[in-house]
Amino acid sequence: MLELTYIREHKQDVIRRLGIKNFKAVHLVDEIAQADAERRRIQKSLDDILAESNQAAREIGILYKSGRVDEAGELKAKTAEWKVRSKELGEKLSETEQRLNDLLVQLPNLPHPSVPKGFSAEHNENVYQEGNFPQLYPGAMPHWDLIRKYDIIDFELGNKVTGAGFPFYKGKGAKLQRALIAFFLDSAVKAGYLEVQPPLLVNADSGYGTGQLPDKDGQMYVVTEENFYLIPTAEVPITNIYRNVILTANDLPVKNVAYSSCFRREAGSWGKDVRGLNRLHQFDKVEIVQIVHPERSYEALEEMRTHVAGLLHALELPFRIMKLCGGDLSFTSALTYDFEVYSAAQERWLEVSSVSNFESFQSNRMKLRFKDQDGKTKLAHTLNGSALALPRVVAALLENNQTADGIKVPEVLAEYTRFDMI
RNA sequence: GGAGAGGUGGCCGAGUGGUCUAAGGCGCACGCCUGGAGAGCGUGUAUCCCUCAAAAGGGGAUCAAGGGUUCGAAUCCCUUUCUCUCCGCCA
Repeated sequence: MLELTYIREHKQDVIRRLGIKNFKAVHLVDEIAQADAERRRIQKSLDDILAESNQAAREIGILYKSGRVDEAGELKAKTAEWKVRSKELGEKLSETEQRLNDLLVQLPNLPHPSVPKGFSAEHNENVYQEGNFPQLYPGAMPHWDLIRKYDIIDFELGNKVTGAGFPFYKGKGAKLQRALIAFFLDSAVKAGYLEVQPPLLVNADSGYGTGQLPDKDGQMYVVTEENFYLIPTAEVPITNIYRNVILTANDLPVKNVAYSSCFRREAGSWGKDVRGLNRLHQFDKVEIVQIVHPERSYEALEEMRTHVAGLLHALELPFRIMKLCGGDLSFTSALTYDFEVYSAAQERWLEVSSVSNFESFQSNRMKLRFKDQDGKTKLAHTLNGSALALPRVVAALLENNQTADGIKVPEVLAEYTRFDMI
């Protein structure tokens, strides 16, 4: 969430910049300002009363010790009123705090000044593109047919055992998955990331920390018995490692990489464009996370962008990088690059990675801070990106590399798969 | 899952209702001392909120978390949670 002091001092700026995200903030910002003022007013009264009663309690103690019981009794009688009053104020305070917080979490992050205006994906800005669209041989087919032909991914089996969107990977299909994961992890470790294996289920606090809750509640699978959430991305457990943590300036930058399965309900988004591997309820992803000094977060964003581009380049896939426009930018992000690979048989661009700078939006909610050189405690900036999500990369690899004699495995992967044709 | 013992500052650890404004130690920072280092000596060493133009100062909150008893709670009571030991189950 946004920092309250920033909203307090830059109301107009907040409203204007959220306008770029097509978010009408006028009313909300006003309500926040009111709740904030009220909260401070109540706290002042409460603190004053508590100061008085603390003073009286100390005096009573001294009176008892010196045997002046009558005087102590008189003073005690006086405290009764303060007690009632402070209880009232305490309740009002937490109520107002709760209201203020409920309002604050409704405000999206401010977009970076370079974010283009726009309402949807068509207004995203293509900032980089490489590779040629492959010329497919006459019998070429989309990946949902290829996986059947070579019997490497089985959706029917997934339907039987679980349901739609939970496929089985078999034989070379399973090995291809393993190879991609290993390649992605190794690349990140080479780039200085610490490899971490996170839990796949998290508690509600973690969901709030990274912003999945409350706004994307319906997108996560819930284990109701324990009130756990299945992670939609490794970003959630990894970033939450640092919830309520104060790092030192020397700890920065923190660079973590994690492979995990990801679980998404994708409620309401099922349709014709999501056949095969294009959209799944369970999929695999390698995620990179950085926690950096606020002054260096855009540098880190570019570094991550270069890293992800390097992976796609190594896989020899044609891809482009889109800078998201205001309307397409997520609730929590200040600046996002989407990576899209070209899937030749579908003749479509498929999003395989999203690299974002959240600035202090996540860290404010999570209380992720660091002690700077000047001795002050400040909010760190957080960033993350997929490096990469597997299913659509697999879809593109299968479609783009198909030949009459089978599917070619890119050279970098063959080291891991130990086969070069499917 | 059952039984028991616990959770105190960056760490160890004292503290069973009133200067706890949390002893003492370790660590860390700075200063003195030293040719230099160490030892020694001294000083400092959390977070959040309010007040203040700012700084200083002042006030409030925090001893796992939440609630309660009391004029007053680290200390007493309740709930939750986590850790450890033993038993059970188990990849």
